[in-house]
Amino acid sequence: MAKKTILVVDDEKDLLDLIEYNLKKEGFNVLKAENGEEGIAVAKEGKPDLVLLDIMMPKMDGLEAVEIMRKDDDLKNIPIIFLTARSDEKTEVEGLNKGGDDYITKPISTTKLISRIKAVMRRFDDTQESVNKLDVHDLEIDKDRYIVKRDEEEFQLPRKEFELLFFLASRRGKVLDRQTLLNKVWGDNIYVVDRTVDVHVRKIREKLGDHYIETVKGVGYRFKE
Amino acid sequence: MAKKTILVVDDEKDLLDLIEYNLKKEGFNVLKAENGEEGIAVAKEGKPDLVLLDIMMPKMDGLEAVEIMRKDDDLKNIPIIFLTARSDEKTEVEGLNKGGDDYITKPISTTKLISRIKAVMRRFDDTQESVNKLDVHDLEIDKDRYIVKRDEEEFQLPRKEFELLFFLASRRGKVLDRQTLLNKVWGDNIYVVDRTVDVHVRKIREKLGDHYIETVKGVGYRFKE
DNA sequence: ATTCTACGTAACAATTTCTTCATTTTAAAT
DNA sequence: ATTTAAAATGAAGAAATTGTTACGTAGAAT
Repeated sequence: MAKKTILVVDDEKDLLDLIEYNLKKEGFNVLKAENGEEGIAVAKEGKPDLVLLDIMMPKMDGLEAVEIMRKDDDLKNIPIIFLTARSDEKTEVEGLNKGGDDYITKPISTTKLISRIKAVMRRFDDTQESVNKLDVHDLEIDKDRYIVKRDEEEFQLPRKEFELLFFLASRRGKVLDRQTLLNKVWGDNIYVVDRTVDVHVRKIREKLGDHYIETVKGVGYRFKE
Repeated sequence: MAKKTILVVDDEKDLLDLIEYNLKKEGFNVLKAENGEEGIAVAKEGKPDLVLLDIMMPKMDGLEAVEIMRKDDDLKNIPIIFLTARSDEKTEVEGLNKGGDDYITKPISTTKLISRIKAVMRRFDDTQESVNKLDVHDLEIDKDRYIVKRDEEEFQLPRKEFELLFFLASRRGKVLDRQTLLNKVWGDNIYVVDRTVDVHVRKIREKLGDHYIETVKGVGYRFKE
C-alpha cells in the first residue's frame, strides 16, 4: 500500500513534533499545521489521508475547521480524529456530529494513537464511508441530494430514514446492532430508546420495499449484499 | 457473547447499590469497591472490562487511582469512566488528562449511564483487532454478517446457534464442556440447564450436517480439526 | 393560527427463538 | 451380552424479539 499522509494540526509545537516523530517512525508521511486556518490550507495543498485535529487552538479552532472542511469537496471525505484536552461533553458531541470520525483525549500513548489511526483508516478503506453516492442493487443513494433513486423513480426520504439507510447500505452485509446504529446515525450522546430504529426501518421498508434491509433477530439489521 | 464485567468504585454505598442493580439488569457482571485503594485491588483480582470511578473519595481518590492503574500493565488498558459531582470542571479536565476515557456528572439517569458505558466499550472494541471471520473446513463463519457460508450456500443460524458454532470453531480441536460453553456463549451467571447446549448442537447439526461438531462422551463437544 | 411532517415512544400482536422435559438411542464398561 | 450413564431426539410451552399501529409533540410550512 502506498504511504499514507497524515496532517496533524495542533498549536503545541512540542506535541506536534512528538507526534510527527512517532508517525514517521510508523511509516506515515506527516504534514503539520498550528491552527485551523493553516490546517485547511495545508490540507488543500497536501491531500492528506487523515487529519489529526486539535480542538482548542488560536485563530481558528478545530470545530470551525471541520465545518469548513466538510463543505469543501476536496476535503469533505477525509477522515478526522479529534485531539482534545477538553472534557466538555458538548464539544464531543458537536465535533462528532459535524463529521469527526473519532476523538482522542490528550495525552495519549503513542501506541494507542497509532492504533486509533489505523482503525479509522481501516474503517474508511473497507466501507467506502467516504463516498457520498452509493449504488447498491437497483438503488442509487445520493447523500449530496438526500435522495434515493430506483430506475427513474425518486424517493425523498426524511432525514433520519435516509441517514439510516445510507449507513446500513455503506456497510452492506454487515449486521449492525441498534446501539451502533443509534450512535452512528443519531449521535454518540443522544439518548433515544433503541426501538426507535425499528420504526425507522419499517418506514424505509414501507417506501422502498422490504427486500433491502434484513433483520437478524437478536442481533440487529443488515443491508442485503 | 460473554458477559462484560464492570467495576464500580464509589464511597456512597447507596449509589453503589443502585448502580449495581441497574447494571446487572442490563446483563453486566458487577464488582464494587468503596475507595481507590480497594478499587485497584479488586480490579487486579477481577479483570473488569470497564471501570466506573468516582473522583472524590476518602483514602485514595479517583485521580490517584487512575494514575496507578495506568502504570500497571494489567490495568492500563481498561477503559475508565469518571463519575463526578456536577460543577467541578477543573477536576474533570484533570481526570481526562490523566487517562480517563469519558466522564459523567452525577446524578445521571440510568439510561444515559448505560448508554455511555456501551459507547465507551464499543470504542474500545473498535480499536482492537479481533477475528470476526473463521475459515474452517469448507465453512466460512462470518461474525460481522452473522452468516455461515459453504460453497455458495448461505446459512442464517439463529443467534445462539451461531455464537455457539463460532465459539467452538474458534477453538477447533479443543474439547469444551457444557459449563464452559454456557459461560462463554450464554454469559457468566445465566441460569440454564446444561442440556440446553445439546439441543443447540443438534440444531446446528440439523442445518449444517453432523460432521463438524463431535461429541466427546462424558466431557463435552469439540469442533473437528 | 392552522396544517403538515418528522420523530420518538408506547402498546400489543405476531413471530421466532430458547429452554425444558420426557423418551429413545448410543456408547462405554463390565 | 448386559448394564448404565450420557447424549440424541421430539415436541411443547415459555421467553424474547420484532413488526405494526397509534399517538403526542415540536417545528416547519402554509
